[in-house]
Amino acid sequence: MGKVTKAKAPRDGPKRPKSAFMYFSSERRVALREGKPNMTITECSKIIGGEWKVLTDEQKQPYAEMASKDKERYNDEKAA
DNA sequence: CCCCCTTTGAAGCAG
DNA sequence: CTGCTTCAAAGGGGG
Repeated sequence: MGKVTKAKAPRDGPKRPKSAFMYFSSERRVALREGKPNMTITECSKIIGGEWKVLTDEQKQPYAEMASKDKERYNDEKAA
């Protein structure tokens, strides 16, 4: 289950838009590091995922807006 | 210096 | 539209 043979596309060009979770992850990741400096990213992702589940739409709202802004940013990069 | 591990969301291709 | 696949962040750990 889960992991399948990823063929993996070549990493190049304008990076795809980050989702709301990516912004949330960055903030929580830093916050978790403050409390647990020995916490690895893989563990942080599990913790963050659990915290994301308890967020209300209102709390996700600012992250959703940032994701929308990145979508516009990406749309411009692609068009350029 | 690149890949893996991990999370969710979304891009984007395939049908 | 539906469904599957790949990348985005990111940092230790592995190679």
